[in-house]
Amino acid sequence: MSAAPTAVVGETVAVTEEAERRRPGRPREARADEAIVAAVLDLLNEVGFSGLTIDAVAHRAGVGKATIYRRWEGKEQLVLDALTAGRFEFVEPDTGTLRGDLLAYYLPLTESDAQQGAVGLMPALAAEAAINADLAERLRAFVSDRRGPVAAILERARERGELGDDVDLDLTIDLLTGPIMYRLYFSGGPVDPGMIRQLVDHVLRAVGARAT
Amino acid sequence: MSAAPTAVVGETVAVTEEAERRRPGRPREARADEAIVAAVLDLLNEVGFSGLTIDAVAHRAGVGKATIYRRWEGKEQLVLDALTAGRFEFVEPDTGTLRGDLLAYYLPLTESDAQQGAVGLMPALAAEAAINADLAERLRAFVSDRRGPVAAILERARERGELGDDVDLDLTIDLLTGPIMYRLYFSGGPVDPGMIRQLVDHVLRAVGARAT
Amino acid sequence: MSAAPTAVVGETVAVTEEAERRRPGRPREARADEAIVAAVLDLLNEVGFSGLTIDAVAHRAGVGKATIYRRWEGKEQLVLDALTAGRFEFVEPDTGTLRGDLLAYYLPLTESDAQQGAVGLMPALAAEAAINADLAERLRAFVSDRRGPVAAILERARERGELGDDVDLDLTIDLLTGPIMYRLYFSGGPVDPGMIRQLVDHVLRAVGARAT
Amino acid sequence: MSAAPTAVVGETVAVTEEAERRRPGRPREARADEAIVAAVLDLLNEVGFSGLTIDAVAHRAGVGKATIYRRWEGKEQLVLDALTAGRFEFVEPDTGTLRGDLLAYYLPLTESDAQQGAVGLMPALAAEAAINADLAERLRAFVSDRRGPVAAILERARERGELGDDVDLDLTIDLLTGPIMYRLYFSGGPVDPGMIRQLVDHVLRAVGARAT
DNA sequence: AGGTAATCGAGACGGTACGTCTTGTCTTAAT
DNA sequence: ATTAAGACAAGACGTACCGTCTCGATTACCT
Repeated sequence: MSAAPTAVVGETVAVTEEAERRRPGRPREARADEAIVAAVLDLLNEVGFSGLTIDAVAHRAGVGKATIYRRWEGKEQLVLDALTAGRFEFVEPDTGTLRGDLLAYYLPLTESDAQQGAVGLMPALAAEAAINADLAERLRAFVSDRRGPVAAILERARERGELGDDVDLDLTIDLLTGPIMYRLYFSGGPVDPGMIRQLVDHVLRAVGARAT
Repeated sequence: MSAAPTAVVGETVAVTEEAERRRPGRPREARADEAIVAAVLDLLNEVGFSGLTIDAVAHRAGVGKATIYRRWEGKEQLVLDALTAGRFEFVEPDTGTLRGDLLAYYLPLTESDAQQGAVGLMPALAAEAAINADLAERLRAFVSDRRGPVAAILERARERGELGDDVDLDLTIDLLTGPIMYRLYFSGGPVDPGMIRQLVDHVLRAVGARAT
Repeated sequence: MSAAPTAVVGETVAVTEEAERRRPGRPREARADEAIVAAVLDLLNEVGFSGLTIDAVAHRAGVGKATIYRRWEGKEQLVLDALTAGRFEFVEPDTGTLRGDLLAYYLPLTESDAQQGAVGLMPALAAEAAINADLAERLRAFVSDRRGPVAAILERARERGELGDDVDLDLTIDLLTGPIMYRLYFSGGPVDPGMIRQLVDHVLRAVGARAT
Repeated sequence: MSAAPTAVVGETVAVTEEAERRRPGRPREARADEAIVAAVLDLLNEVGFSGLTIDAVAHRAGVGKATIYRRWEGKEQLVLDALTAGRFEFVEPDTGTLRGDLLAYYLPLTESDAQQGAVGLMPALAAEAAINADLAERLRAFVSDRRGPVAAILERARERGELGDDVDLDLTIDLLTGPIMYRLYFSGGPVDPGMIRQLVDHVLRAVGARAT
């Protein structure tokens, strides 16, 4: 997924091979994007998603409101792009065993810091995605992005022979990620190291993983 | 969880044994509750959660805004109660086998009608719950309510000997429900009969279920 | 002309004889009118007509913007009403002679204070009146209001026999007022005691006034 | 008054005799002036003065906004110049008598076409002039321009002996023009042939004109 | 029967964010 | 240096909702 701002109406993606003919007029200020995204991330920490206003973002970024609306369609798109742009790099653990990798990947989620921001954010984005097809697609892409590391872990395991060729990797990811999100966002159930370990062990048994 | 309106501040739940001493003054109009809840459900279908306004509900229900605020604390509580009040009864299937029961319970979720309303609603409620402790608790209760039938299914299976005593029922429910919600709300992955069947089979293997 | 706020849509003037049935709902706050009008007059002095914003009026009056828009249609109507409501009482001089009365009435206009506010205001209102029939009528009424004292002066003169019955009073007023406004607003010509005296003498001669 | 665009700051009017040293760089497009002025006159008819925006003028004229701002200081100056540039030539009637000349000059004003544009325009300019000294001067010049024909009429009358040497020509013009403008812009009183005739006769008597 | 008191529908209230608009300046590449 | 195009910061616009408050009228219980 690209970190580039949402293309707005008429911004034809005519970036065809050849020339990519410069559009006439003053080009968009590249630094404005950065300033806006930085302001969004700042404000998300300070007032949360629902307390974030476009006026505040504009002021904090030293930017006119129109500059924001020229680049994004609304708060949700903006936040999603800010998150995408500012994403911390995911570690792709490599401990040598499938179980070790999965634990290394999921255990950090039990720290409250990690849960903090996401809990308020993801549901808000999902809610908006329900009535905004474009955002829905962007949200899917964002989520899909985060599936990458787990997919890599599983593929390495398959190469090592820990997983059979018949195992549905997508479903396996959902078996791991689904219960965690469900607890975080909806049921409020605990997401602690014990739960993660139990979860991983269940899933390993479900997919018939065999230690090498 | 009670379908009764949220008790508002100071409205002590002093409905203690004795007499339930009638409060002085004109009693609350019972029909207003129904009219309001009906209006909410109507409007949710028409404009969705985020498009729903208290003004519109009041007007549609032929009721003053104050009457709504006297009974509920805000949009989310109101919607949650409306959903609770208007909930269709869940069937608790009893096919004789754990696998049969689970499929009978989850397969209906693959019909688009069932997914329709929830997709926009649950994330919106979860988003609000993130900044409203009271609503969070109500949401948990609402969600927990829906876990009931599955819990009953699992307990019957345990009594039949299909499930060992050591199986964590809560985690089992999350293993089933989590991936479905995750796909519906976040990843946009398919939730169809094939996926449900695969999911149930995986979970049965994970918890070491044995057919009787 | 009434100092009452402009009637807005649907505010049927059904103040028929009988009962003047109270409209349902919370009545409009009478003090808000006063506070808003006072704020407008304050701000007109401080920033002038074109510098006046509805936000500033609302803030100064301690009132929401909607409260202003509920009562007036826009800046011009509001200012016109504020002027009307806050009008200082015109003296109706009575010196015993037509010439004395006219000088007593018009000479104060040469003081710069008197010219201050009007110069920016009247043309702005006239400009808006050109594209707003409702405002045009209100402006005419406002202007007509100010013709009153001169009309009274002329009528007294006629009773005394200083003016013939055939004199067109309206045109006479215009002969006096027109040149003054023309200089103030358009030509920038001087409006000083000498000019006023010359003007009055010319007009007296034009209408064939004879001292008694 | 010149129809040339307002000289902008620093753009010294050094177009002295001698050489008019060509300035470096691309010369200003002469046709732009015409296109802009034409666009302004078009738009004034379509949306009126207050509805006219610089963006619209630029787009209609096929010109960049900067090109307008390089030549004029703002909306009012631009409009004033557009009017000046497009002014129809005033006839300077010469009927042989003062009364005949004045009627010939003023009677055309009673046609609604003549009143159309000016009614919305002049007050708007006057309003702006109240807070813009430069525009005020330009407005005075514009108005003064229109006084020219009347001044010429009066001077010819004086040469013929119809007017005494002691008559204040400026005040006489104001006595004629003032009441007309006052009615057009503020009081909304009638400006028809009867009114004009009455006005002229009154003024002639006021200044003691004698037929030759 | 009269008094007391909380309710009712209606809608105005102060606040605040929205997304649009206009202004006058600035920045491109091209002329 | 000027051009057309259009992005820029600033900030007012008028609308929409929020949750509260204020009306007169209503509806019950309690003297």
